[in-house]
Amino acid sequence: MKITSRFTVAVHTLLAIYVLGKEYKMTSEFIASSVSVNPVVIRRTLSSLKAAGIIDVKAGSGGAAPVKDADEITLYDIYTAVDCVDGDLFNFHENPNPECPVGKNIHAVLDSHLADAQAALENELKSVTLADLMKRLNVLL
Amino acid sequence: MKITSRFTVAVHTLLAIYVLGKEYKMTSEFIASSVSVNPVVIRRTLSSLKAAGIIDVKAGSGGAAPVKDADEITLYDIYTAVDCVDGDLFNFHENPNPECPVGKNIHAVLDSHLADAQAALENELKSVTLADLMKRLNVLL
DNA sequence: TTTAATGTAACCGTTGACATTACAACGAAA
DNA sequence: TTTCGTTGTAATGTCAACGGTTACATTAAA
Repeated sequence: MKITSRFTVAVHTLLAIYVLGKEYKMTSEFIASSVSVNPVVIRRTLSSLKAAGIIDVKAGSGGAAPVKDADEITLYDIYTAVDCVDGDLFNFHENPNPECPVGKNIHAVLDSHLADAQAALENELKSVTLADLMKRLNVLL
Repeated sequence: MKITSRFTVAVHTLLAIYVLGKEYKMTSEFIASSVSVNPVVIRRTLSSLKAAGIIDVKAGSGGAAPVKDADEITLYDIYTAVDCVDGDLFNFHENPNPECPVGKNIHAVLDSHLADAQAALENELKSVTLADLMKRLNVLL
C-alpha cells in the first residue's frame, strides 16, 4: 500500500512553479510535460494547492504563480493540501468483539502507538521546506 | 490512502494468542470472532506470522502458539510480516521528463526526504514490543 | 470577438483490499 | 484406519481509490 503519487506530483509542480515561473508561463500543459502526466491531473493538483493558499492560478489568461514564500511551505503542507491521507494513516478493523478481553481493549492498547508513528512521519515532513529542495536543486543545475 | 488493516488484525491476533493462548485453543475461528473478520482472513494472517517465525500453527489438530518471546516482537516485525507496505511508502510518478531541469532532478532532490519520513515511521514501530502492549492490556483487564 | 487557458464533471480501466465459498490436505483421537 | 475438526489455499465477487482521458462551459486578455 502506498501513499498516492498526488503528493510527489504536487511537490514536482511547486518546484517547477517556483524555479521556472519567472522564465516561463506555468500552464497545466507545461507542467504536465515536466511531470509526464495528463494536464487534467495537474489542474486538479493546482486546484488543491490554490485552495491551500500556496499558489495562485489564473483562469482565462492562464498560469500558476507563487503566493507563499518557499521557506514557509513544508512538505507537510503539501501533503495535507493534496489530501494524501484522510485522517488516520493506519486502517483499523471495525467492530472488534467487545465480549473478548482483547477485542474490548485493542483500541486502548494500540491507538496511541499508531498515532505516534504517524506523527513521526508527519514531523519529518514538517522539517523540510520547499526552499530546502530549491537549494538542493540549484546545486544540481 | 491508508495502510491495510492486515496490520492491526495481525497485532490483535498476536495479542490474542499470547494472552489467551494458555486458556483456549487458538483456532482461526476463535480469533476471527474476537477480531470480527472471516476466519480465512485470520488463516492468511497466521500464515504470514508463521512465515516470519513469530508463531507456530498446527495443521490438522489446529491451534496457533507463540514461538518468539513477546519482548522480541516489535510492531515493525508485525508490519513487515504482513507486508503492509511493499518497499517505498510514497508512490512516485514514473517518467518525469529528463529534458526538464526539474524533472531531471526531482528524484535526487526528493528521495532522501521521503526515505527519512518513512524511516521515522518505521523506527517508531520498532520502539514498541508486543510485551509492551500486553503490559498495558493486563492493566486494563 | 477571438483565443488560449482553467475548472470540472463524467466515464473508464486497473489495482488492491477484504469477504466468502469451496475443498484438498492434515493430524489426532476414537 | 476412519472420522472429524482444522489448516492451507485457490477462486470468485464486490467495492473503493487512483490515475487517465474526453468533453465542454467558463474565464480573461489581446
